[in-house]
Amino acid sequence: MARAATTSDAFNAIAEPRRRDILTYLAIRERQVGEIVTAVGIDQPSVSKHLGVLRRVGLVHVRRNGRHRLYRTNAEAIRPLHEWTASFEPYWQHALLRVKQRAEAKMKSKSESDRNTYKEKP
Amino acid sequence: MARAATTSDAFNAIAEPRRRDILTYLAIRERQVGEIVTAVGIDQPSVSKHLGVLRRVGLVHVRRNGRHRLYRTNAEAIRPLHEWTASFEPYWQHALLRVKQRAEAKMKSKSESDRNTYKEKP
DNA sequence: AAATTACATTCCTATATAGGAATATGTCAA
DNA sequence: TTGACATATTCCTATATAGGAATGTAATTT
Repeated sequence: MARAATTSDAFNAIAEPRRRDILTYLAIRERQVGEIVTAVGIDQPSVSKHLGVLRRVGLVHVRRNGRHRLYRTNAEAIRPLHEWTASFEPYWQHALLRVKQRAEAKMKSKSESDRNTYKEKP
Repeated sequence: MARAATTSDAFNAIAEPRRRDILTYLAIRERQVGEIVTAVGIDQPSVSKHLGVLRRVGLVHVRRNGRHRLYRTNAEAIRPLHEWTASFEPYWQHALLRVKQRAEAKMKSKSESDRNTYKEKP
């Protein structure tokens, strides 16, 4: 079987770097396609196609205004991705915690006299 | 041009749902391939191939132990994804705020009887 | 050494791109 | 109406899968 469609879900849609650029650009406020073209630096048909993918998975909203179309990032649709990645947060060590653990490991193997000593780099 | 390789970066690697399942399973502690096969419910060659992709982008670590290979999620490699999604956090409404806004909207149009109702999935 | 166990890799195929080029559609302006 | 402008869509092609089947490889046991 081939890879899943980019329109199957947000995870597939954001795999493409240009689409991430577009989402970042459209997060602050809505923009018309021409602005996206100059901002992201790819040609108009490509931008329209990427916008189509993003729209189909709900990552952007569109609004018509005359002959322009105003796109805006739907930040809510990024929340599930954020929550998935956040589920791994307990497993990565913050720099401070790592230092502490290293210090504690050292305490076990040596004396306890300097229990409160923090060594930045051994 | 075709789509970027799944091994090009973590964003592409996690586009595949089974790989996300594997990452979640391997986050808590290291497991041998056989355990992953039974846990995730796909056949062994597929699991090995997914593990290969995850390893190439650094999302898992491997360790050999006899005839077993012990895989473990490298949570650090998920941090960049987390940070990218977090950059959109200012643009979505926090749950508490949403509840408050919904409650206020409801107060205007209806009664206050169900103000504390919370819907987990909209 | 042979058999077994645990994984990885190769081969094959249907499918879904993503970009470029060309064209179509829709809207405003003169 | 005609033309200009803004955006979407279609057509074409090279490429990268992901799954299934079969096979290869390394370590352990008998």
